[in-house]
Amino acid sequence: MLDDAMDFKEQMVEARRTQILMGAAQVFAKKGFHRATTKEIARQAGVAEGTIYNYFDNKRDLLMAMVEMLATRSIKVTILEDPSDDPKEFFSLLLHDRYQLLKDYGHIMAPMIAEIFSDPDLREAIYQSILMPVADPIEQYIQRRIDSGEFKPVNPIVITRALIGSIVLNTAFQLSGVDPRYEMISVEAMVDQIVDMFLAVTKK
Amino acid sequence: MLDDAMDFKEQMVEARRTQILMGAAQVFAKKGFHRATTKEIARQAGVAEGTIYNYFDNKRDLLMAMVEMLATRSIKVTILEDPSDDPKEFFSLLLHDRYQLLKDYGHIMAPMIAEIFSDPDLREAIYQSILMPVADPIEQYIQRRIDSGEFKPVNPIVITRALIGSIVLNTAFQLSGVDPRYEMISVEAMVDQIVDMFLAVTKK
Amino acid sequence: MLDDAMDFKEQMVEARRTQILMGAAQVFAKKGFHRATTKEIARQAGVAEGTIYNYFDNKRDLLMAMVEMLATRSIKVTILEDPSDDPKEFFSLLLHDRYQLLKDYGHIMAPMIAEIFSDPDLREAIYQSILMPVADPIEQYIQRRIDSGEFKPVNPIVITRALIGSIVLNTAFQLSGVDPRYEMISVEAMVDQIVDMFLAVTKK
Amino acid sequence: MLDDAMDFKEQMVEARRTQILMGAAQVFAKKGFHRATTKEIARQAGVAEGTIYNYFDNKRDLLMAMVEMLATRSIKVTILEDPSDDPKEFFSLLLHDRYQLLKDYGHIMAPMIAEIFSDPDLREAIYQSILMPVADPIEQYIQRRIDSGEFKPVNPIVITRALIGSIVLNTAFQLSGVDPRYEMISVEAMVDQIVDMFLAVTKK
DNA sequence: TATGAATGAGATTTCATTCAT
DNA sequence: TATGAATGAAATCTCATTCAT
Repeated sequence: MLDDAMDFKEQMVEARRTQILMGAAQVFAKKGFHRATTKEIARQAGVAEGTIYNYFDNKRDLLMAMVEMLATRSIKVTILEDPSDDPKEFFSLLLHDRYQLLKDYGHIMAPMIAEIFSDPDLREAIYQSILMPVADPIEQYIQRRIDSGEFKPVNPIVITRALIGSIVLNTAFQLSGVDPRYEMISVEAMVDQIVDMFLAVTKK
Repeated sequence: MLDDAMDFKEQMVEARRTQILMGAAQVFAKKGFHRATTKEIARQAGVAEGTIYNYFDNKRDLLMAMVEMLATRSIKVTILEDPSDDPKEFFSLLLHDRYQLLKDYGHIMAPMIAEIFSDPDLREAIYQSILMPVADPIEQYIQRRIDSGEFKPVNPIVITRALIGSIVLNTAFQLSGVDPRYEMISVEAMVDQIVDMFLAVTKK
Repeated sequence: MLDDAMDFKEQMVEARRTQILMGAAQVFAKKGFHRATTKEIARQAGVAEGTIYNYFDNKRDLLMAMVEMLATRSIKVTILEDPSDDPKEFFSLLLHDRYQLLKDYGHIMAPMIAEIFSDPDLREAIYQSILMPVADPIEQYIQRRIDSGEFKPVNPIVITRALIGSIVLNTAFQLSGVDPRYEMISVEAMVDQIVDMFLAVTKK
Repeated sequence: MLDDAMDFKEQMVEARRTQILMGAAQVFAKKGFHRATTKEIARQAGVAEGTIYNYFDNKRDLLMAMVEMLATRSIKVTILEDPSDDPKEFFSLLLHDRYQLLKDYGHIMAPMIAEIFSDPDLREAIYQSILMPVADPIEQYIQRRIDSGEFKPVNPIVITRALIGSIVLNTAFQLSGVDPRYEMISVEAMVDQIVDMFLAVTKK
């Protein structure tokens, strides 16, 4: 078979995978993993139920594939690859980016997170593919500033998790609507407040 | 019927409810809500499957009842009712207490949290029964210090969620074993680090 | 044991049986046999669930006992024992009596009739205890008039079933409300119409 | 999709529906509605249990579908659409036809009738689909003859129900074997006897 | 004898997965 | 490769019956 044909075929396969994955994401977001049926996923994706199994081994495999997909999107954070020298700018860009990611893909991530608790393999995959790629560069950024004497000698591991936990929980409230007071808090103010906190503890 | 007999019967009912609830908690923790079967819950609780339904309307009701149970345990935080004047002591006691709660009941809370995403009623119940009773007093504590000029004019809502998000995510890593470096970090050090952060941003 | 005590005890037992039977009749009437639960029957009868089983072998036994109970009530038809010489009066009294019986006990009989189709023993019991005691005297009444030359030589068996079928179906419509036109038809008119029919075919 | 393919598919679906419906009819006839299990219905129909639910929403839906099926068969009574001018012929054909229907489908109708008492929707459906299509034309036939002076001014509603009740109860005895004397009564004689009765009351 | 909590068999229904077309 | 009907295991829940008190 010619390479061109091969490529074309591979692209078709990839396109179909994505098509199914998007359908699954929609349904998982609405129903959660367990209540989502393959029938509804197939309908949402515009394929037959059996077709799903030509591209994925089983229903759980859809979840694992979604982790990969999100990982790909998530890695594109140039903020981390070429971070600003100004810590305020760095943290601010970072938190805004994470807020945006959660806003755009939070509904996709939620059902994955839900399964974390009962699926060790998925837990590991999410940790490796999604959390570590973000946390590691932040830790290193903090460590470098500590080494250069610019930052106080904080624990980068703990502080990085605190940073992520802070933005995640605040964003969750911002988006869930469970606390009406969050309607009065702009994203800017929210991010600024968290950035200030991290600068206060880190900057000398 | 005599009051004594009444009380005795009520106690029996309560004991049996708790027995079933504990069985459910075990299985939910191991399998998650959906993969946990009533058959296994019954076996774990040491009762027949049908007996579950003499005490709970349905499987989901077990989850709701667990929220109530946790709420009761959670509310007993005297730290919040009569908080220390020393902010460092206050935050430190608070975070240790939350760490302990997550350590003791995290495996019970996890499957509840997982269902949050696809069950609005449960979400509201958890917010009202578990999160608000802790968050509100903290917010008020911070607000009072701001009013008295002791704290900087931070946003108590955002800061409180940041505090909770920080301890929750760090505790999750501490307990999950997903990141081996957490074995080197003592709980003391972890809590101190987060407390320092909050003092840095709040204290003048 | 003294006879008096014996009698008293027997009366108590009989009273309790009737109490339970009445509760069962209520619930059977509302839910049908299968959807009626022993729990609800017990509540309706004002006894505990277990008590039912001290007086009846099982749930189906309640239905059989109800047949007996209705048979007792049904037999008290003096119209049949000492029938009027005037056929018009005889048929008229008879049909009014049957209408009244169906009105009073139709809701109790309905669930029994429903089970007739799948329970041969019950079918036989109802035939022997309820239908035959009424049908036989009517057949004999007709046969006697035929023999005396007062009636035409009709088939008493067929005619008797026709008579019963006529009053039963008309009463069913009269009571069920499924056909609103029956609201305009008085019971008198209905009975008269059916009586006329039987006189027309029988009387010379 | 081509029309042919469409038609073929529709036919397959219809065939499978009928196949399941027939299985259900068999089991309902033998056990009654409630004692019939989906497992046995599936076995009788030669499909898997789950397949039933691809064609019917639930078990009760099978009963409703059977009403429809019977209604279709029942309506084909040309006797009613183009009735004979001779009342004797009309009633005779009609009763023979009803006898035949009960003989052929009585076992299917019985469990439906049993549920009538506890299922108002089913009651209404049976009335509308099965009873009214037969009763209405008969009433109109009688009314027309009354208007033309050929019949006496009887009540067509009551008389029609009497007619139906008469044939139904007699047929029930004829087919059930509960009364051995019915073995001596030919269907001809039975029908003739009932026809005579209706002619006696109606014809001038 | 009365109770009612406990039982567990059994019923209905769902749905991931297979496979013939 | 795509389809979707068929499958049947498995899950939740009900409820007649038992039995210790």
